[in-house]
Amino acid sequence: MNDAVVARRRTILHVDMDMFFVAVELRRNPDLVGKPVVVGGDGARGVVAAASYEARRFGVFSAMPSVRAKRLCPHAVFLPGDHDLYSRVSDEVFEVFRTITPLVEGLSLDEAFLDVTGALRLFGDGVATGHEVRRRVKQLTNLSCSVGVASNKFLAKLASVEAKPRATRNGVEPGHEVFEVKPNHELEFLHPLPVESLWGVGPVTLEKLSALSIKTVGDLATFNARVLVNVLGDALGRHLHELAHGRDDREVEPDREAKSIGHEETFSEDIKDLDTAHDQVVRLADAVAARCRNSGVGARTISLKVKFADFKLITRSVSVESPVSTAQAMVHLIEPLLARIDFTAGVRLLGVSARSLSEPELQMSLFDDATGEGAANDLDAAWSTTTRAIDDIREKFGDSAIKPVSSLGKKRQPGSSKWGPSDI
DNA sequence: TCTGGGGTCCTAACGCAA
DNA sequence: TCTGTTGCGTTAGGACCC
Repeated sequence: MNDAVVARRRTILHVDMDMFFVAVELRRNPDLVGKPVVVGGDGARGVVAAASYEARRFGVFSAMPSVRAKRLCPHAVFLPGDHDLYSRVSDEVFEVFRTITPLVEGLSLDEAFLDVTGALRLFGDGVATGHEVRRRVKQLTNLSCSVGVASNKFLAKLASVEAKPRATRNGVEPGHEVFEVKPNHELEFLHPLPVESLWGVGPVTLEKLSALSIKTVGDLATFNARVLVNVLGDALGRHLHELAHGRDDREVEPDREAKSIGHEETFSEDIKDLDTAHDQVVRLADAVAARCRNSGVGARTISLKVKFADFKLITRSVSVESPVSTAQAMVHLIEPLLARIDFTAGVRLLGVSARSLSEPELQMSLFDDATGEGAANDLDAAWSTTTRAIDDIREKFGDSAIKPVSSLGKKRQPGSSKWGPSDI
């Protein structure tokens, strides 16, 4: 018996909380129930993060500029958003998911995949399990969610869209609550859908597919795979072709670790000088570093993101050999990158992110983690301590710890050459 | 109309070293 | 010893997701 060829049929749920941010706000302020409520940035440059179904009836959707949302629905209640609260409630919800199965993979604060293949004997079939998830979430958190059921992640995700309530001009139409793409009926469900329903098809890819007269998932499935790879690139071309046939072998991964930690901010007025930018970078780096230390990781690569007044976006990054986890070290690494930026045309957004995360070799904080007091409150002091911190790193680990990698050279592992070990 | 903030993944160019 | 090939890491940018 060749067990490698026996494909295990899985039952995957995709659970999506209904208007999550808004629902959390309604839970703490029930007076708002039934009213148009919009959560998101309030300023001239803010956008909508979430809108209640009542607000959606007026054409308000997430990612829409708040200014426009206010024009469309002036009587809506606008709330600034409380990310810490949403994050805590999300933890509550995920705890409920884990009472169903340990195989829970979060996609964002408000949605997750659950591999319930092993839980079916307990709850019945996938649909029954989906209803049980909804019941427990409602009972334990007083929030509602929609559930997609299918044999793989991507179909489950599409199914949950079908399960969701919809906002129409006449009010909110309830959804299916739980919607299943039945085994052996995957292609019937999939092929009539517009191709932009597929994960990975955004505006740019849609444009390319349209040029090939590909409009539906069915069109994509019958299209020549090699041509698709030529047009879309290897990874995306193959991936979409597989999805169009309903194939998706990706496992539900419960313990995915973050690959990067970042903070960015759009300023209410464009920044036009290096000093101001530097102050903001210290503040952003302080936030990133605090989160890194809370997660017990350091970063080998620090990136600076700059969006100019004309929306042109650039990134600059630098890598070091020893992971860093302090604002001081991060700012020190960003400083030369910052010096390369031309601020005269105005900078709209700055971002700092930490990548190539691993256990830090050095835990050194000159700011108070407990209170969060740090660079933002005393930039001059922070800056002088930054320099001292770098000197400390140099003393403990040598110059190589803070040199850019490009000057370190790359070492190939012995024996990794195509021809085998180099000493043969 | 006027475009946030948090991420992931992919691609390509380039330099270095075996 | 020199040179071309190859693999890999870094850097930058782009597309996409919620």
